[in-house]
Amino acid sequence: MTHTPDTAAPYLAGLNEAQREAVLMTDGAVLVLAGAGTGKTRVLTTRLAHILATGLAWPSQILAVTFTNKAAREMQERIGALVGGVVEGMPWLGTFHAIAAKILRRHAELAGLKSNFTILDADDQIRLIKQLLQAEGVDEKRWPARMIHAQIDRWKNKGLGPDQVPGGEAHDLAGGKGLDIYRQYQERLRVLNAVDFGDLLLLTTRLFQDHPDVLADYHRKFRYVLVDEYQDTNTAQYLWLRLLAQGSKNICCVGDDDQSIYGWRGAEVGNILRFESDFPGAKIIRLERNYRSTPNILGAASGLIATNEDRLGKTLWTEGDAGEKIRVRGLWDGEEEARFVAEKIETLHRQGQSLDTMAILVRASSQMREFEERFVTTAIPYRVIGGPRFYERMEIRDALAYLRVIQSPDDDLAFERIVNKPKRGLGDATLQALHAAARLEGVSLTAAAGALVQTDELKPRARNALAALLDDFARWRQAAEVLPHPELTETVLDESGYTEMFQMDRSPEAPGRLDNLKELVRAMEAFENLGGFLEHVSLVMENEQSAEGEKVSIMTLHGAKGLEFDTVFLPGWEEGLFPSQRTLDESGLKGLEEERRLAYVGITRAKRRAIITHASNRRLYNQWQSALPSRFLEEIPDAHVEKESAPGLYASYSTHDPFRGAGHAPSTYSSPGWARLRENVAQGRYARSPVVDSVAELVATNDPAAANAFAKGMRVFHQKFGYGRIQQADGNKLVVAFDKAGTKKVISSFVERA
DNA sequence: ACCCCCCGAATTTTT
DNA sequence: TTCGGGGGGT
Repeated sequence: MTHTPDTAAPYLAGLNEAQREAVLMTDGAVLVLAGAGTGKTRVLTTRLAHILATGLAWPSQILAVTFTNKAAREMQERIGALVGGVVEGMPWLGTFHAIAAKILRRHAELAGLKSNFTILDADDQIRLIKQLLQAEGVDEKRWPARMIHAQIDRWKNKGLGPDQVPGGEAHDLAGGKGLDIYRQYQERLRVLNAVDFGDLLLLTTRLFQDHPDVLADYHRKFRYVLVDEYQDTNTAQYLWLRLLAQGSKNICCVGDDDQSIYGWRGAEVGNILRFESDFPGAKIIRLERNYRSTPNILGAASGLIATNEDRLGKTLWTEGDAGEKIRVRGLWDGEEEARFVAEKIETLHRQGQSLDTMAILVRASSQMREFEERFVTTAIPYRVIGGPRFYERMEIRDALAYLRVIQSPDDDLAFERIVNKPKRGLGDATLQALHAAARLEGVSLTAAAGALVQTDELKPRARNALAALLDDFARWRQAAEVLPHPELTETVLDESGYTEMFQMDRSPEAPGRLDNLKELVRAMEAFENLGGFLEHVSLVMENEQSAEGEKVSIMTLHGAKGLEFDTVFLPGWEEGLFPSQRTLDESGLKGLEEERRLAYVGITRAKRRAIITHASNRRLYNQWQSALPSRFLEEIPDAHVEKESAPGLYASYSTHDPFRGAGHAPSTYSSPGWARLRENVAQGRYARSPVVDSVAELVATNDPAAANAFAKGMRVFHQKFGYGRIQQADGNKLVVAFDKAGTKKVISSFVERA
């Protein structure tokens, strides 16, 4: 199979010209700018199939990197279908992290690790950092471990080790101790023979740099490099990739700058923009023909994204019937929004549309609950995609911790996690002693425990309990030699008393936890051995969902990337929620543009129908917040939109005042929602959001809600602090001198006029 | 060592 | 509203 590329090959059939070019241009660097729905995955898989079919490379000579596990799986399947049974599988197709882990295990010693190193998840990492913060006496209230963790993660995403962090950057973190914590954290990881996600990239990159011979091996090996979702690569991944691609220089990156939505995680759109300068002579191919959506949907999405300044610019086009316009609907509150969506779904379903073809795409997972509740009461089957993850559940992590200690006795974090779960009388004091002993001897907790039970350091009770636990572990390790790992797990959960703990537990969630443990054992059966399973867990962190029966999908916009649905519901298009206020505060215009790309991703998921909703009021915690329709709605060209909203609900910046006309109001104003609002206003319970405040001047000033605004000198009442007088008012931030409680800074939504 | 209650903070997005 | 952490009581 060494003949020249046959342009009549069956797998090329049906590709358009640009797609074909992207498939056939195998030599050198190629950047494929693939708009939404332009057949990106098809091009990628066909290109791989082509390389294999023409004998340009063996499966093992192709490095194919994806961003998610899902994408990797899908690509594997589609190549299998294209090339047939010839390809057993591509050993180097996977996520950045999975491939880096594989390489790192091969050369662990060169990176100062043992090849059975553990990959810590976020939870372990945060617990470790928390310990360091405590040891350093850092105030955990001011500098929560998660915050330090996030910063370390950001550094790692940029490819920065502790010694490379620019001086000023860490200055104010953790009271000046930020960098020190980072350094200690790395040391601890090394001692624990563990790495975190960032290390997988960082350490392999350093490995390549320090050992050119190793790098040369991989250069020889990888004749072709393919990268999916290139716009989502961060600096660390970019450096890693560039090193590897320098060998063959045959690198093909596929991406879409308009769909870059992971900037908050360190993704650098710049990587896509500077592709040409990194790989001189690079070819750029644009895929602009959209096969997914109707012209109306595409027009709406294109119009919206055109507002962004920072983009390469593409002109997507599609053929066929204009299709339905995008529908925009304003609702009273989140509850009504959920009811509206549920009704629409039922209608469509009655008309014969499968629930599988419908999806609700939300900005934040907290929005999901309202829909779930509604679907439960109306008996609409649904599935939540990317919700709380199976392997992150407490009971699963506990069970895994037992297995980890069996597998690697040095895994201190795992040991610590289960040493007193279930309760064995090994509390804080014992753990302190163990830590002290371990540190003194420079050994692991398990080893320290082994030594300590030989002495009288511990109280008899604790000593016996600890000795019993160590005996258990010794026995389980022996059992692990002969027992298949699912059975081993059952034995361990049983003998440790862990299962029993939940059997005795009368709380409502206990049965579910037991089910999850059973599911864990079942999931393990698909793996060769315990080690393989644990590796899977740490890299994949997700469990296959049984997809039986048709269901509506609920997921975040981020989770929806790469998917498509006939009908897409896009709820919560309100200022503050979408675009997210927090993103705006943190990242300004850059953040806004990323939010807009997220909106673009959302709309372009729809094949035939997109329905956007926004609510005027949302309950957040226990507070009612009013909200304006998202600015994104105004950015969608009118020609592609049909506004179904009731007047007043959509009239965002108009001077129309719903309250003034209440007496002779259109029917909407007599709905229960409006009545409730009037009630709330009358009671002074109506909290106003900062967004509303900022446009307050634009709106009629005789709005009763506006009369509720706060100003210096006003008397107010606060649930906790009682009565007081406003000393200072700055937007929604007030300084109030309370009669009893003294002067406090409060948020206006927590006080009412006295 | 364990339990319970009170308090405060929190809600993006995830390999 | 829910969660987790800390403090105090047993």
